[in-house]
Amino acid sequence: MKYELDQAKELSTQIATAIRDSIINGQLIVNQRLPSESELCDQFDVSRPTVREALKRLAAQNLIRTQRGATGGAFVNKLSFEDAYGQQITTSTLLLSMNAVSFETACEARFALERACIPLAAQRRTPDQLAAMRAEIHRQGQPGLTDESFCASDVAFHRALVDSAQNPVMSYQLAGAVEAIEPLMNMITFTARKREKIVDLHTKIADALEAQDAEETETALANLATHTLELAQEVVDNRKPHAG
Amino acid sequence: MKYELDQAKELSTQIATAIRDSIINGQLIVNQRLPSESELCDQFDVSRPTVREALKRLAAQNLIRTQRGATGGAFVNKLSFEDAYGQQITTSTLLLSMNAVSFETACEARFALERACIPLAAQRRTPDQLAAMRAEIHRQGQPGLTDESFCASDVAFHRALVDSAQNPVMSYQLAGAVEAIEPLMNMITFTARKREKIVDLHTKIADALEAQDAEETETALANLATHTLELAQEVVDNRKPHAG
DNA sequence: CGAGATTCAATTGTCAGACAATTAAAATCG
DNA sequence: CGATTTTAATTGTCTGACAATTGAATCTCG
Repeated sequence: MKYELDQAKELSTQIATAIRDSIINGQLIVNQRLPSESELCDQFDVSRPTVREALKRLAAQNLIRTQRGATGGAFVNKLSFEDAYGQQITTSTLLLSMNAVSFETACEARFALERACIPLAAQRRTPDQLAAMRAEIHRQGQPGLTDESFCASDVAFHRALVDSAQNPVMSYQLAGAVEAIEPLMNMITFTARKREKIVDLHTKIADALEAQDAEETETALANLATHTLELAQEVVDNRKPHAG
Repeated sequence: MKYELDQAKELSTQIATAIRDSIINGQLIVNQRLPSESELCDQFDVSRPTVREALKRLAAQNLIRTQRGATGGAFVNKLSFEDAYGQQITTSTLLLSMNAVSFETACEARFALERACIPLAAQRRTPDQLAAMRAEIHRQGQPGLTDESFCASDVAFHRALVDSAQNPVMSYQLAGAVEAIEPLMNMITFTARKREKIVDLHTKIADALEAQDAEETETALANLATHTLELAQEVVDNRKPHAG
């Protein structure tokens, strides 16, 4: 294989880009072994640390995996849905926190996208997913649950809802939207009354989904969205009580 | 700052994880300068190449940027929406190609998620975005356009549609869904008649959006989804003509 | 005193060579 | 033939060095 490098950037960046392009355009296929580090040094005419920095960049994106030993080396990694979920969640979380995205904006996106799953979910939801949702609902009703655990359970509930559509691509795309909002939700204090209300709305969603009633499910989800925004509004109001 | 490292993995991985955690949990804030490589060597008790490999991992995820010179160093990067778009698209594209996701699955996810934008888009679409959509529609009607350019224009049209919702988080989440399908769409041959049909459907979407008629927009989008799946089915049928 | 030119120091980028750790295959021995 | 040992290939890490870059300090001269 022959490589043409760009210019004006760091060598390790150029090398990483060249290899990444080879993976994307199919010159390097899944599980294929890359040349050894020494061979890459010769091909690109750079030193081993430079090659290694390039490989680490690719490893950070789960594009390659490395293995030591006689038959070791760097191999093109098959990007699993699970890996992709993780990257998606990390990126989304950082994006929200670093850009000070408002709760309203994130919440609006999340519920809008989640609504997209409902027609498919109503058609395809399995007993397993319904059971998972019921379990989380039950958990959310337990007294003594910390706010953090309550939020985590909320995420799990919505994760099950999304997965009910039985479309892994959709689950992947929504992973970030569903999970990245958790840090923002954690700012809300969930009193017993508030939890009761949410559990009620969750139950309505699960019931409608079990009945395979898409329209009713969308309605219940919309109610939950409205309620969630109201809770967030309370937090904002309590933060600046001198607004009047 | 004190660091506690995990165990059993590569040092550069542990260091990258430790620094990433510091960024995520807010110990390191945007634009803050990390310790110099030498200082990191001392803190983690490793050599400079190891530290550098760790930093390259973080740079690959746009978590840090580096600058040479006297006041240079590594700085916590503010993850921009644009950077996040790019990562999202790359990951989605690789995920689809490496896992041999079917056109049906990807298409279903894309149109379902896109539908989620419609209510907001109908409310908020600006003249600029309508103009962008019209421009792409016009382009798609030009004779002599290659199939690739036609697909690229199709992506641009849908991008404008998504952006009409005026929610950057939603645009980010959908970037992957909209763009990653382009390679799959490129397998379709768009005859003049097929293009005509698509242009017609695009026009209906733009018209409905201009009229701020969410219901009509959803209908038009659903028709486009159906039509797109039919086109893909033709490709599949032509590939195995001996099926009967 | 001030402005421009120069020097300097800190930092990242790169290189060379070495050794340790790991691992599978090859060679050896009972 | 089977179990063990050796070996070779490869990645992981270290040391030390030098080049390139760049802002700041210093110096020079009007």
